[in-house]
Amino acid sequence: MISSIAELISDRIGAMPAGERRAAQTLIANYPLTGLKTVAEFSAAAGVSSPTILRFVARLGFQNYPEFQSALQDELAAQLQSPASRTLNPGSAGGAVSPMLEATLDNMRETFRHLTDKQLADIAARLAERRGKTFLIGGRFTDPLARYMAAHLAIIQPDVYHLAGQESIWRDRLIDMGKRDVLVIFDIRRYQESLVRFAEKAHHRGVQIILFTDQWLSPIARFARHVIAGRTAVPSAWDSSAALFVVAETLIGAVTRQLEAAGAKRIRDLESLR
Amino acid sequence: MISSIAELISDRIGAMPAGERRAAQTLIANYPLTGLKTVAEFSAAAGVSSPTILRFVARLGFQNYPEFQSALQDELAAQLQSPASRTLNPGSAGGAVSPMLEATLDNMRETFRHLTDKQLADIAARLAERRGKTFLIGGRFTDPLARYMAAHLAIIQPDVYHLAGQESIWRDRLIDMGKRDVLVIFDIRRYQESLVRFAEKAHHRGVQIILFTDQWLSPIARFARHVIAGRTAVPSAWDSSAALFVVAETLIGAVTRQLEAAGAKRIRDLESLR
DNA sequence: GGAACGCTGTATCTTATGTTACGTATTTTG
DNA sequence: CAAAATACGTAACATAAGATACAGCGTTCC
Repeated sequence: MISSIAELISDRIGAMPAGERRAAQTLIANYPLTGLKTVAEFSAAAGVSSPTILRFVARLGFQNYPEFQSALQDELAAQLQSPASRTLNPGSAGGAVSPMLEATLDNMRETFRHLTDKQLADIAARLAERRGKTFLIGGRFTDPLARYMAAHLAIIQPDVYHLAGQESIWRDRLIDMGKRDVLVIFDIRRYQESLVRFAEKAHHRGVQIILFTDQWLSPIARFARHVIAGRTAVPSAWDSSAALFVVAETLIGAVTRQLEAAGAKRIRDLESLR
Repeated sequence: MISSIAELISDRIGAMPAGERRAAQTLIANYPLTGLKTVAEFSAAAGVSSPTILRFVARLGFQNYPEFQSALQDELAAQLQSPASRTLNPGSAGGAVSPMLEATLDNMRETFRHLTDKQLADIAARLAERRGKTFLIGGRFTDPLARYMAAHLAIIQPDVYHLAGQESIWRDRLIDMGKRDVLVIFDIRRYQESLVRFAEKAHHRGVQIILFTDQWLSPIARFARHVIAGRTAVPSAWDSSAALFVVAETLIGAVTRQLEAAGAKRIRDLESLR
C-alpha cells in the first residue's frame, strides 16, 4: 500500500526517463518543499524544462500541477498536525492508554507552538486590567472549562461572571455588557448556533471577545478580539478539550501573576485571609 | 528579536484592523499551511476578501504575496531539516509560558506512569456496566471536571447525574444511592470537608466511590474503591487539574469504546440520531 | 451631530503561471 | 546501420493568479 507521495515516487522512479528521474530526485532531496514551488522553479532546481516537470507529475497520476501541489500540502498538513510524539516516556508505552495520552501531549505541544508569549501576555493583560466586567460562557462540552476559569478569576478579581443556564437567561445579561467588558467564550465543533448569536450581539455592543476554539475556528472568530486555537484530535469518539484546558490554566496563572505584580490590594487582602 | 513569521504576526496582531486580524488568526490556527495556498483560498478560509489578505501580508512587510510565500517556505524548510527545533515554538521558549507547559506535560507523564492499563480498564468497566446509577461531584475548583465528565457520560448511558448546587441538595440525593451505584468524586487540596462527609455517608450506603485526587490523596481515599492520583504541581499560584482532566478524558473514551464493543443499543440509537 | 478618517469589499486589470503544440535530439530495436 | 519510437526543450497560448482603483460603510473624533 502506498500512503505518501514520496513512497509513490520511489516506487516508480525506476520506470522513469532520465529527465523525470532528475525531477524525482530533486523533489526527494528536499521533500516536499520543491514541489510546493512553481513549475519554473522546480524545473530550474532539477535542471530540466517545465514540460518535463509536468510530465513527471502526470506520470505520478495527477491530472495537473495544482492537484499535485494540493496532495503535497495535505500530506504536510497531516504531518505538521501530529508530530508523532517520539519523545514520550517509554515507561508508559504499550497499553491502550498510551495513544490517547500521546495524542493529548502532542495536541498541547502543537497548541502552544502556535501561541506566542506575547499573545498570552496580551490576553492576560486584558483580563487583568479592571476596566469593566468579565463574562465567561461555553458550549455543551466546554462550559465546564468556562466554569473552571471563572472559579479562579472570580477569586482574584471582582466582577467575574459565569453565564449559566438557558439561552434566554444569558441573553438578558447582554444589557449589562459594554465596550469596557470582556467576554470569554469556549466553542469547539460542533459549534453552537446559540453561542454564535450571543457572540454577535455582544460584539455589536462593543464587548471584547476572547475565544477558545479548535483549529478549525468557530464562526465566532469573526467577532473575536483574541482567538486561541487548540488541537482537539485524539483517538477517541470525542474531541479533546485538554489543550484548551491547559491554555486556560496558563492564563489563570498569568493573570494572577500580573495582578500580584501590580500589587493589587485584593490579592494582599486574600493572602491575609488565608 | 523576531525570527519567525508567526512571531512577527503575534507581535503586530494587536495593531491590525479586524479583517486583517482575522486573516492572522486563521493563519496562526494552522500555520503555516494556509499561507501556502492561493490568496483566494486564504481569503475564503478567513472569511474576508482577497485584498484584505494582500493588505495583511503588506502590513507584515512583504512586497507581494509570492515574497510572503517564499518566506514561509524558507521557514518550513528550516523546520523540516531540524525536527528538534520544532518541538517548541522558539518564541515561547525561555518565556513565562514554557515552564508552565513543561510542568503540565511532566505532570501528565508522571500521572500516567503510576496508572496501569488495568486500573483504567477496571474503572472504565465499572462505569460501563449499567447495574445502577452514576453520580459525579467535585470540589470548588474541580467541580467543572465532574461536569465535563458527566456531560459526556450522560450521552452514552442513562442514569448519569451531576450533583450540583449546595451541600444540602446533594446530601438529600443520598437516598437514591445504593450498592449498585457509582460515585465519582473530584477532590484536590485543600480538601473540602463537605465532600469528605458526603463520601463517608455514601460509602456507608455501599456506594462504590471512584476518587480523582492529587498525589497527597484526599481523606476520601479511605472510602474509595478506586483512586486516581494526579500530579498538580506547576509554577503558578494555583494547582493544576490538567492531569486529572486528561485521565477523565481517557476514561470517557474507554467507557465509550467498551459500550460500543458491547454493542449497546443506546450507542446505535445515538448514531442513528446524528 | 457632523465631518474626517480608515477599513473593507466589488470589479477591473495585469502579470505570470501552467499548459500544449511542435520540432529536434536521443535512444532503442529490428 | 537504419528506422522507429521515445524523450526533451523551445515557444506560443490560455487561464487563473495576484494586484489595483474605487466606492460604500462604519468608526472615531471634534
